[in-house]
Amino acid sequence: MDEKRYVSDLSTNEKVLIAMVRAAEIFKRTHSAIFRNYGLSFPQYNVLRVLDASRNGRNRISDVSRIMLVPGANMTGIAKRLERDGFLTRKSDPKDERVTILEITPKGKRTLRDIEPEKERSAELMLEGFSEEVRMDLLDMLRKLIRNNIPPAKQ
Amino acid sequence: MDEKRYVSDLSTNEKVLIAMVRAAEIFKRTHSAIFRNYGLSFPQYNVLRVLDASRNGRNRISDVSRIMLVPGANMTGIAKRLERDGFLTRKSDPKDERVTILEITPKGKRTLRDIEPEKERSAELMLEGFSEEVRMDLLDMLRKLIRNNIPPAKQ
DNA sequence: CATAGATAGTCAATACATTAACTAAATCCA
DNA sequence: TGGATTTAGTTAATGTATTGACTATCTATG
Repeated sequence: MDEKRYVSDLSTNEKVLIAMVRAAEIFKRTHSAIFRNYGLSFPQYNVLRVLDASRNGRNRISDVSRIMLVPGANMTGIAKRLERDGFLTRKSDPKDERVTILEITPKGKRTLRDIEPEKERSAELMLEGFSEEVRMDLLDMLRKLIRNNIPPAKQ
Repeated sequence: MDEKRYVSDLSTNEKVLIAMVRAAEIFKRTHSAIFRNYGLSFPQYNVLRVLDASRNGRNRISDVSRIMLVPGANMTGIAKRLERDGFLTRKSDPKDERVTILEITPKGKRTLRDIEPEKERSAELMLEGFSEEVRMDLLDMLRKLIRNNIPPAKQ
C-alpha cells in the first residue's frame, strides 16, 4: 500500500455520478469510432437521426438543437460541416426569414442505413450480460435522474 | 398525433445508452456551472482532484491523463492553463528529463476545499429520491457496464 | 402604423477532444 | 557501445462546447 500514489476518497453520490460519466464516455467513444468510418462525428450522426425522424426529413435548426440539448450556437457549425459533406441541405424558410430549415439528403439517409446494424451490434455488446428486466430498471433509474434535474433551457 | 414532427423509434438498448449520455451531460453541466464560479472547468477541476489525492500533491502528467482517461495530448493544454491561473506548477523531473511533474498549489488546494460543500449538495440533489440501496444498485450496474467495455488504451 | 421586445441564427473568443506527426530522452540488446 | 525501439510530452489540425455580442426578422401593443 505504500506504493499507492493515488488514493480515491469519494462519497457514494460522487461514485455513482463519476461512474455514469465514465460509462457515457465509453459509449460515446465506441460509437464515435463506428460513425467515423462513415465520415460522421457523434453529434453529426445525431443531427441526421433527428432529421430522419422528422416529417419529410426536415426540421428547423433551432428545433434540432432543442431536441439534442445543444446550444444553438453549436448547431451552426455542425450543420455547415454536414452541408459541406453532402449529408444535408440548408435553406431559409420563406414563411419566416429568420428560420433555417435543415433537410437530410439521400446520401445522409443511406449513411444512416449503413451504420444501423453495426451500431445495434455495438449497443447490444455494451449491455451484454444485462437481462431485459435489468435494462428496463437501469432505464427507469436514469430517466428518474433526468427528470430530477431538468436542464435549464439555455439558448 | 398529426402534429408530431419528431418521432422517436429506438431499441431498448439505445434508449438506455442515450438516457445515460443525457444524465451524464446534465451532471457535467450542473457541476461545470459550480466550478466556473471558482475559475475552473470540469476537466481542470478533475486534474486538481487527482493531484490533491496524489502523494505530496504531485504526479506525472502522463499518470494524471491515464487516471482521467484523457488522451495525453489533451493534458498539455489543460495543465498549461491551470499553471497560468496559479492552480498548479509544472516542472521537469530531474531523474527522467522526459517527465513533467504537476504539483497542486496552495491556491489549488484552497479552491478544492471551497468547492467541496457546494459540490456535495449538488450531487445529493441529483440523486434525491434514490434510496441508499438503489444508489448502490445503480453504481453496480454502471460499474458492470464499464467492466464490460474496457476502453482501448489510447496514448 | 410604429416601435419595443422577443425570436432565430450567426460570429467571435476560449477551452476541450482527438488524431497524427514530431522531438527528446531513456532503454534494450546485438 | 551504438543503433533500434520505446516512452513522455508537445505541436498542429480539425471538430465540438459554451458564453456573449450581434444582425435580421417577426410579433405585440399602444
